[in-house]
Amino acid sequence: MTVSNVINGKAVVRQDTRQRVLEAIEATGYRVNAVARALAGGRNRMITVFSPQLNRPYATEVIQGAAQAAGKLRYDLIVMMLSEEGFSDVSVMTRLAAGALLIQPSREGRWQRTELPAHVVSVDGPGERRLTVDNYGGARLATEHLLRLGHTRIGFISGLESEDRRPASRPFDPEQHDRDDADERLRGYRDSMAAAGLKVPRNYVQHGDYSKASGEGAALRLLRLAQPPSAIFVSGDAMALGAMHVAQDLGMRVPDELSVVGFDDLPIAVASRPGLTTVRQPLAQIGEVAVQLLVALAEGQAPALPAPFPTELIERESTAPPRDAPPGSPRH
Amino acid sequence: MTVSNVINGKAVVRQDTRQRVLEAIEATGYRVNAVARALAGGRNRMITVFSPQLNRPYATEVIQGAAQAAGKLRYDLIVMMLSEEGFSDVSVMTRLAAGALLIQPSREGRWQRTELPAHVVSVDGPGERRLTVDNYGGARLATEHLLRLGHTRIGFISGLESEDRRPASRPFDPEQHDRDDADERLRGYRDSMAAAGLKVPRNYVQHGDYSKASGEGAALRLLRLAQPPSAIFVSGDAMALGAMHVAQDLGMRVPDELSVVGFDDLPIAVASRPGLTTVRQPLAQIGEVAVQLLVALAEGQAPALPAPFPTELIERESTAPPRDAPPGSPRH
DNA sequence: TTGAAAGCGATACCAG
DNA sequence: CTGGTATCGCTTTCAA
Repeated sequence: MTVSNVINGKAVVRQDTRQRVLEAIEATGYRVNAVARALAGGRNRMITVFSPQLNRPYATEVIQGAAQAAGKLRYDLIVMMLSEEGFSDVSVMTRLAAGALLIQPSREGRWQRTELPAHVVSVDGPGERRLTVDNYGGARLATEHLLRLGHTRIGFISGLESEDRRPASRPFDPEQHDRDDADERLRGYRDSMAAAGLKVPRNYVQHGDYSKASGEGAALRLLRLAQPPSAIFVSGDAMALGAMHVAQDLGMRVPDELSVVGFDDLPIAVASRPGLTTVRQPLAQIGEVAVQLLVALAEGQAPALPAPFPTELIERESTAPPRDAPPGSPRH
Repeated sequence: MTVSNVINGKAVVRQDTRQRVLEAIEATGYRVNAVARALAGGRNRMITVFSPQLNRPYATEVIQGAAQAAGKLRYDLIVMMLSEEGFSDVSVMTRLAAGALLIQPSREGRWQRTELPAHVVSVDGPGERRLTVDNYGGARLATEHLLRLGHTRIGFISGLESEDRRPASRPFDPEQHDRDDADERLRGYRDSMAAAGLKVPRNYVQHGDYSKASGEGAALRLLRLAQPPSAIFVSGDAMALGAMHVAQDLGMRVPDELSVVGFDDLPIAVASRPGLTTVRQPLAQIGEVAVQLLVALAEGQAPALPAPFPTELIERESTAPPRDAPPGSPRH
């Protein structure tokens, strides 16, 4: 009826009629039934985020930003956890929501085009509308910071090994995407080293899987080298924390005997002691932008995809000049 | 039609008819539309968790456990973030899901009975079906551990101040519940001290709000006392971390000059250096049990509410005998 | 402008 | 056992 029109602000309803309807709504305490609306084909003011796990700070930071933006736009944010068995009924939220935000979807979640809502934005995942970060630039920032401090023996702990890469034929493989990020960071590191005229020994690049434990393992391999690095750039804060702890367990002092730089700027980076110098990704902002994009899309606009988000070096206490630095080497 | 019956395993459908339907389903690739089902009054295999924030480890630990249990039972877990403005349309998920799990719902979310699904279980929140933890016992565990180590000057950093307490008339006030937890821990601490024949100076009990920053403030107040404690029992890991850091910033060594015990056993407790001795709450298990309860309820059973979950002392490296301990005082 | 009528895709009641 | 029919609450189309 006309009621539908006034609620959805559609056709031009006469002023007094609209008023009358509004009063009736007020009087009866009426609330639209979103489920019925969805069934009838209407879209609701909600955004679904699909994410496999919620106990990784990376995801929750993005979600927090997304929630904030959604709140401002008066959208509801609903997150659906993808069960590992892959039997989640994605269709429900797909039908209900105006758009979907994919955060680090696992490779199990084979996203069949048809299962997703009309509008999809992904963060650290697959898809045509991806939000990315300047990984290359971030890596250069970190490496050059270490270089400037006077380090020459700089190790690198990377993410997934690119040798594991799958054929590029799979268009929707999120693992693939992870590797791209990892590769970009590795490239930034190598370029910075090369620009400084430094050679990178083969075993100065180790790999982890972004977990703290893997960072410990990789750092151990680095520190046991005959010529161990005096600084390590780690492609993830959790791994960086692991590296710091391994060094400390080995009796080394951070940053005096080993400098460590991370990547991400997760909450643990501030909370750790010493505070972790790291490359900041604007995770919350990415979440916000993702939601803004989705809402614009849902409302019929055609927003442009933003450029890769810039990264920023956050200097804390885990980096210092090398002990063997020539006197007078720059402190900053 | 009969189709509905076979899908829902309802009435006794003849074997061959059922077979025929199943084949048709297979052939057409039919999938039930959960939205339509919900509109028609049917319930879906999903559980909604309502939680205001997702970037607190407490909540995500519980959710992780819940997700695991849900996966096993082939239910989908959906988490709805309550916008701070309180305008979230809770009704959608309420209509869709078979049950709801409330995790630390903020006080803004005034839970009107009618808005929630038939079955509700809450963790660290309001409601009639609450999952609780043995806070009193946990506090005794922690305090007695410190006592056994030989400490006599033991400070306590508590959660919200109980003076702020609202009149008990409000049945659904989650803040109220928080304070109950805090009170139980305080009571455990006091009882243990009393049992050891120790008096608790008035200013040995400080309050925080569970944030790291508040833990720093409280610890600072404690350490600046004329007679500072040699050990602090902190009612939350984040605050405990703050306390440790403040002590370290003051040049004190943990645990040599100050012992710290936390509460919760969040991931940061293992990740911190020194590792934080803490009272473990089985957060993930609580999430699992909550979902199992909800599913049982949804399937018509009448499961009993479990007893308060037991807590456990996890000894790591943040506790040691006091420096001034009489020689030969028990190390354990 | 307004509103009557036809779905959307299930469930549930009730005759065959 | 089966399956026709009303219903859930909304959007949409199309007359009036």
